[in-house]
Amino acid sequence: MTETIEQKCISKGVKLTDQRRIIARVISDSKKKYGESDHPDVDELYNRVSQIDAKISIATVYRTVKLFEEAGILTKHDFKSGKARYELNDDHNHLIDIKTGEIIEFVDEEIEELQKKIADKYGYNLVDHKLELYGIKKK
Amino acid sequence: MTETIEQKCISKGVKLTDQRRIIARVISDSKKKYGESDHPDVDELYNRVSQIDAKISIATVYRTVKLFEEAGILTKHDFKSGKARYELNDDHNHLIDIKTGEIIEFVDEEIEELQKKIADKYGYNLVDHKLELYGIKKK
DNA sequence: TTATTTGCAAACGGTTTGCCGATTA
DNA sequence: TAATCGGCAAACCGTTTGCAAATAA
Repeated sequence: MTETIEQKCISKGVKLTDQRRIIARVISDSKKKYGESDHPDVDELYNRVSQIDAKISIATVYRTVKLFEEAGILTKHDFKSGKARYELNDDHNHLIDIKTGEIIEFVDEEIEELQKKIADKYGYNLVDHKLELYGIKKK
Repeated sequence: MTETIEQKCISKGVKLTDQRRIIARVISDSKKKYGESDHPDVDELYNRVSQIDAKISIATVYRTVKLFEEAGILTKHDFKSGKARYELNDDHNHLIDIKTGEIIEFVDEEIEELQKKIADKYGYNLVDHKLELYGIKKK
């Protein structure tokens, strides 16, 4: 397994508190408990965190995910739904079922390559990218 | 030139009012007046609309862009900036300069094809997609 | 000890909505 | 005329923030 969130915090100089450790654990456990394509929003994280320590406030959850995002630990997604959703920083794309909201993650080398090539063509170095496909399940 | 917004409204059964006509015109004129990569947010649209008719309220602008979006006339973008931005519905992608915020539009047949292929591979028909590249200008 | 963090509640900013008079088809 | 729309201001909702007490290093 790769570095834990706690290890990443230490190596990035992010101070650890009980609250942050709990939030980190909830995020790390998310995929195990809720399936591969779990992308909780802050409310949902707050619910899960509350079950471990009911005294943690939602403001702390907001502050923590922002902190983790800035430290490059989490990735924030907006999709088409109003609220921001978070997941561990990892380089993949999303295929979203517009009927059910189900999210499928995928990586495709060919697309990664093409993206770099396109940025290059316009005189840019690619530093980030976002690809979302919206689809309807075939019968 | 292709259909105007007004023509699209008529063919989609969207009732036309003075306010909507003005908003439509402002959007149509956007690229001409403000450059190829103009993606105004609602505030900015409201400013431009106000110069033509100061009595149009921002609520109407909100209602109208939403209406146009639902009619498939406009596309809403979120990028990384809090507020929603709009542009005429057209099938292209965005390359965003993370230093300056400049937006470059591009289309790439190869990427379009790949996207369809990927959706297909997971058993989906592609109905929409979003590709954003974030880059830094090369020296 | 000193800087940072947390919880609380209030503020914020973009967006939506209820009401009711005005306008469209 | 019937149905829809627009202006206003208030409500909404996700997110941020000021403050004072609590805590990490």
